[in-house]
Amino acid sequence: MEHKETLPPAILLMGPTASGKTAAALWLAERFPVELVSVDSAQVFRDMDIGTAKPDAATQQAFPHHLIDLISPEESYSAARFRADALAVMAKITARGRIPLLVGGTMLYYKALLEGLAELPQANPEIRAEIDALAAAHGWPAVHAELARVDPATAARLHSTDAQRLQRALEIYRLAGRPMSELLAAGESQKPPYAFLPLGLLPADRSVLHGRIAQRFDAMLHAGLEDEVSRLRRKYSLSLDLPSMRCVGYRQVWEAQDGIAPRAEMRDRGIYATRQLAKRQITWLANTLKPEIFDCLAPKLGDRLGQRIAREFFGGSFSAGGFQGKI
RNA sequence: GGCCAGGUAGCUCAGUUGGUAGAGCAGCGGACUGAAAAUCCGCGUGUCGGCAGUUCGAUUCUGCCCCUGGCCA
Repeated sequence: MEHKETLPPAILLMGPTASGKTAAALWLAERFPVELVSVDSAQVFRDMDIGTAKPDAATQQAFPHHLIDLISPEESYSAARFRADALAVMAKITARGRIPLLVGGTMLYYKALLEGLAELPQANPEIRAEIDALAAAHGWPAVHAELARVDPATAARLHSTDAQRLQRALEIYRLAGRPMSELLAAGESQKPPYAFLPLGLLPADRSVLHGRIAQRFDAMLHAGLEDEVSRLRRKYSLSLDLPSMRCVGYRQVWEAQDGIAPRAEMRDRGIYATRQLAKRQITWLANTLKPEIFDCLAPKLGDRLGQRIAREFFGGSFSAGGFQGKI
């Protein structure tokens, strides 16, 4: 068992969408020897810039972000791939004598990084198509019934309408020949060799966050989100059920463009979807990840975060907007 | 000013042949292992516009009033 002091530091900056994570991360990046690692399931897509609130080119130039623009919007990413990518890039950053500052709002990715994932088979398009066909013919409750035959434990904890999880559980059984419940039980928690400092950004008042979400979605619309979706659809072969086009904002613009939902409702729907995302992220923070929470609207937030980081990793020598000392 | 149609949950509406009401959306809470910005689950007390009248009982019937929209002047 290694001692905490022997482990290299890593900072985790978690928060719901529109809580000011990026601004805080940039502030810290100006003052600490850190490199930014994105923890964001949407910013991995190339050419999806406006709707994912990706840092602009100048910002990326000044402060390189890792794990952004990794794949085409036609492709899928995953929590498992994130964990592998993050650990690889964290090792490089650490080897350079710098500190990984992970920042983003994809809470499952943080969990996967911190606790590891069981050894499960990768997603398989053919098997998924088979299960989709079964569901189309007989309904998801029939898939649930089938799962109950081969993996009663997993079937018991899944609702018969939870299409995504039912599909995954049955996929695992068909690929591995063993039930998901068994494979999960076999995997033990694998904590990576870092001294993690999990920090959370939350507004004291939810309504403040809602205000910021509306403001930011309007800004995205003004910045040309609709054009961005049009360009994506021209350049790539996309559909509404791809992970990239299920992202908040992109989905609502697409639905308006194709008349699936009234254009007049597009803005509201985008804002609602963003709020609901924020709510899910907050639930993760409160119930699972439990970082040290900082009010994202508090005065001198940067100083507070800086002091906390300095106390943890630099012997408490952060003050007046700068830090002294070495790692 | 007259006629008609409405005024029911934050919004859009349904409904009650008289026994004080329910959907969608929003909101709130929760779950979460290779799609997670995903997927799914749970939560519905609101002077049924106001005041009277009829009635054992009115959101429902009647009258008057107020408000909104449309048509006619």
